[in-house]
Amino acid sequence: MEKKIKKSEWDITNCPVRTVLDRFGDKWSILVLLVLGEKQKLRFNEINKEVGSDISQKMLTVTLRKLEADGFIFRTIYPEIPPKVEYEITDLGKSLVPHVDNLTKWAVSNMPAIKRSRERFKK
Amino acid sequence: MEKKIKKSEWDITNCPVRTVLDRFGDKWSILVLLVLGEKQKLRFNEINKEVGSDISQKMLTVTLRKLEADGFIFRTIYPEIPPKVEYEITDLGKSLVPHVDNLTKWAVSNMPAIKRSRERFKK
DNA sequence: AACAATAGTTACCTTGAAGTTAGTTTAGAA
DNA sequence: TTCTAAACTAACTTCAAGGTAACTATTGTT
Repeated sequence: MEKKIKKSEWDITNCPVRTVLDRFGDKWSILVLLVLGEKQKLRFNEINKEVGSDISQKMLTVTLRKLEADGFIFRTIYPEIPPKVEYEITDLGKSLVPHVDNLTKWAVSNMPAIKRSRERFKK
Repeated sequence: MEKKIKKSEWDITNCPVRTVLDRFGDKWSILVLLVLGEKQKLRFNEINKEVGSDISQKMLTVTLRKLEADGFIFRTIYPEIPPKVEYEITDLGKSLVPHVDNLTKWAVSNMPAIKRSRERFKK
């Protein structure tokens, strides 16, 4: 059953909405980005604490690597023992923060309405 | 306004960022919302076409139900045979669209930088 | 000798999101 | 009589995100 794609802009690989969500729709990326947006430099374990410490080491590593790959943060490795690594937000990362903040504000002021709607829907 | 974030406020059930992402971090919600934000009323199969038609019937149903439960869209069922159902965006849904648009604009203008960064990172 | 400290890595496992396929409903048309 | 329409629903399968726990490396400290 073939279906034709009417508008090429909706192609998944080109869709801008999708490209954002694919990066930030995961569980930890935005949280980590916001934490690094508030502080200047943070070490691995400091981020772990700031995020709320229910993130596993593994997922923090994975999340930081993805953010670094996309250019939102950068890593500075100090060749010491025990190891020391500092994470810092880039200008690109900073430019995204206000948008997330706006979305957060929207969420805060509209959550009551959403929750009411959900309750109504259950019945 | 306290800028410092205490650990207890990062509790997942209270975190506003998380409450947004839990709803829109999925594969189809935002796409469907934007489609309904552009057109006024659409039937099930019309949405299916607009989204790009690589969404399965099941996932479209699931997505529409979630959006309806949250109060972003509403359904009008016409008791006809064959069935006719119209979907329309609510004011709450409309109020979210500009934020998504802003994020989209950011994504469009920053994707080149992100892609360059990803290429560099691979090496 | 053993341990602590930091920033990981690796192997394994669980869970849930999403996809696939088939079936349901009812009236009218061929 | 069988087919077709639209908008689902149910049963089943697949796959990747995420979690857990153990392990790594190296040095200084007890």
